[in-house]
Amino acid sequence: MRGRNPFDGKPQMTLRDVAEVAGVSEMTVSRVLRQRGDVSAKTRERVFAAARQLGYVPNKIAGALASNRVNLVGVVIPSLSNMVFPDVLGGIGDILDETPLQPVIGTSKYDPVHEEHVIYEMLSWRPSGLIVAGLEHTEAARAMMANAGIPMVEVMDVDGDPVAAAVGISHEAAGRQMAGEIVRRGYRRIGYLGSSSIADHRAQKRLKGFRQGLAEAGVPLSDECFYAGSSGFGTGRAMTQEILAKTPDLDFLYYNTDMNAAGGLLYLLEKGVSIPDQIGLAGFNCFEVLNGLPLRIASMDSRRKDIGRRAAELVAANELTDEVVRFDPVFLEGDTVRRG
Amino acid sequence: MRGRNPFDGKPQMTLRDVAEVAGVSEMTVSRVLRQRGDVSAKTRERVFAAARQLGYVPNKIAGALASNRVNLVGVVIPSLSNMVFPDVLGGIGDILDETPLQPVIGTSKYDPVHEEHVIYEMLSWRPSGLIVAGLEHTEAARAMMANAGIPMVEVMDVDGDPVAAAVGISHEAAGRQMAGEIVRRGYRRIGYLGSSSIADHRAQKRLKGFRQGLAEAGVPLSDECFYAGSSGFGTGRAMTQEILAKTPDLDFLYYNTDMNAAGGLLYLLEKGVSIPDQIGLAGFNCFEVLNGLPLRIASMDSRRKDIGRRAAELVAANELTDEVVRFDPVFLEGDTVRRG
DNA sequence: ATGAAAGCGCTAACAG
DNA sequence: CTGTTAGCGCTTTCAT
Repeated sequence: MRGRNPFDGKPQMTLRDVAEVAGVSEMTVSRVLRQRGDVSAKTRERVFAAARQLGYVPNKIAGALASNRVNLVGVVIPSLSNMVFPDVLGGIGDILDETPLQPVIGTSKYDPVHEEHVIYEMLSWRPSGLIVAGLEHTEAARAMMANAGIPMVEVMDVDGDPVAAAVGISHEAAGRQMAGEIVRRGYRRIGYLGSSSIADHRAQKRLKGFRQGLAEAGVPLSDECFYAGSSGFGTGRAMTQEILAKTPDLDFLYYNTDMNAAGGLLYLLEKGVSIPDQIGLAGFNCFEVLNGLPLRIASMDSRRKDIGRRAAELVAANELTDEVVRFDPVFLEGDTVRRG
Repeated sequence: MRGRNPFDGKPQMTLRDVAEVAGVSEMTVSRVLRQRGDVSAKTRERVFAAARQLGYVPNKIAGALASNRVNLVGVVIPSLSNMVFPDVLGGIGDILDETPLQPVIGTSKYDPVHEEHVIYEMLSWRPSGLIVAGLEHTEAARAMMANAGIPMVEVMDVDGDPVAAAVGISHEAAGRQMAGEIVRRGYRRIGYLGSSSIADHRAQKRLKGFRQGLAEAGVPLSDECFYAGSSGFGTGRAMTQEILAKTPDLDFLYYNTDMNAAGGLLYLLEKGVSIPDQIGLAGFNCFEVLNGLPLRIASMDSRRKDIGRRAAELVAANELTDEVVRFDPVFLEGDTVRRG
């Protein structure tokens, strides 16, 4: 006899078993369990009773193969430890909860080749849709995405060339806008603190836009400081100390993310620096957990939840679209910049 | 003709298509693509070329049905926005990355009934194993878990009655140990600040153990403060203000999590309270992101990564075990308690 | 080293 | 309202 489960334990229960106990055909059991087609109340009851009694759990693999329908939506993000991604997932979940669709999460670890494998694995389960963070993928990944024949949405970024649909913000525009807000408030000796990883495409685009914005205003970017590793209070603190040691006369620090900005804020407050007069600060993302710092950090809402929701809606609509939905990031003044 | 995908677009590509292009049997293609059995180098090359040329992606649904093997491991956690769970997932991923197994994440939203549905959904895909956070589940969920016939591991908690295997810490012991550390350092007017949710079983168990530990030392718990909603700096700040308004002479505050403790710490520092002399603080979890606060919060490492790794190892071993692995939480003194 | 036949558990389609 | 038949795309088994 063939092995039925990894341990060759009891063979798995089938519709047939339920059908026998209930005294009906497999087809009738199938109809009852899926609430499809008309079944008399009496038979329905008997079937339910039999299924419950046996502890029957349907085999979705067989069902999916027969019906060619899989109620899964693949979601590929770089990581779960950076809070931005769970926020997007939250938005996706909000929408999919109203449908029979279920998200299945995969992580790329910021590695395009690994991402390609994850996408391949997901597609091999024939999901009903795929949502992938970012616009930068390997050629092979793009080819798979283009040919999958399912709704395909790239999220969080619209600066680039989507394979099909995209939902996100323009990070270049976000950087440019932030430059404008800072210059308008009279800051002129401006430093940028961010990730050295070229794999962090969105942060790189913000920096690019930020530089453009400053250039347009005729203000140079006075200094930069980069870190390898992960963002956090410690990282923000260390970078802040470093950049001010190098260039003590900076009057503004623009961080790639609120987490680092928070570390910088705490450091500067300890040093007795007057914020926002002596030095102004801004971050990115508008992390809610940080409400409760001594000062609210000036930041820009990256619309993560909205993006997740809209992407899920596109997938749930179940149409092959190449629509590009662009959200506008929202500047939050907070307490760490001079009043505008 | 039957619909082949949700849009009745191009029919899905099959092994047969690759076989035709390569001029061999389906069986040979299958063997090449799975690297199973002996195939001549020449045919292998031709098959690979054909598969690449066609952009063939195997159908895991059909493969799983035929082979009765599914390389997925279900992981059910309450939420992704609380950082403790991504940490466990990280540990799981570390181990599964060395195997053909892939984690599939589901969230219960702290709702046992929802959790039951998620477990049911997962089991219906016939995964190779299941990892579920916590020991508290509905009767139906426990029954499903007991009968699934696959490696089953409950994680993060060992205070209770596991369905099968369990990997975690004793939160009661953690609470008791913390009580000991606090009393030993001379604090006597102690307050607890935590979640009002009875669904947060692990925090409740820590509180229970904390009370026991204090009682054993003959010290009463002087006051408590509970919040609904999510933890964060704002929540910690508000609770701290509230409990000290009620009971101003407290000399120690024990928080359910570091996130809240951090909010409390910042609030007290602003008020000019002398820490750890006038008031001591402790949290739980040892969140790394918080390194970089003005003071390191006394805390207890909940061994999240170790737990994830060990749980994944049990699943990867592919044996039906009911082993209970108990990790010891580790007290971290930090800067917010008097030196021991 | 390769192929042919059978069937995994379920559902679509049709028959009654 | 219920049952029968065929077959989803792949892998197992057995044959050559």
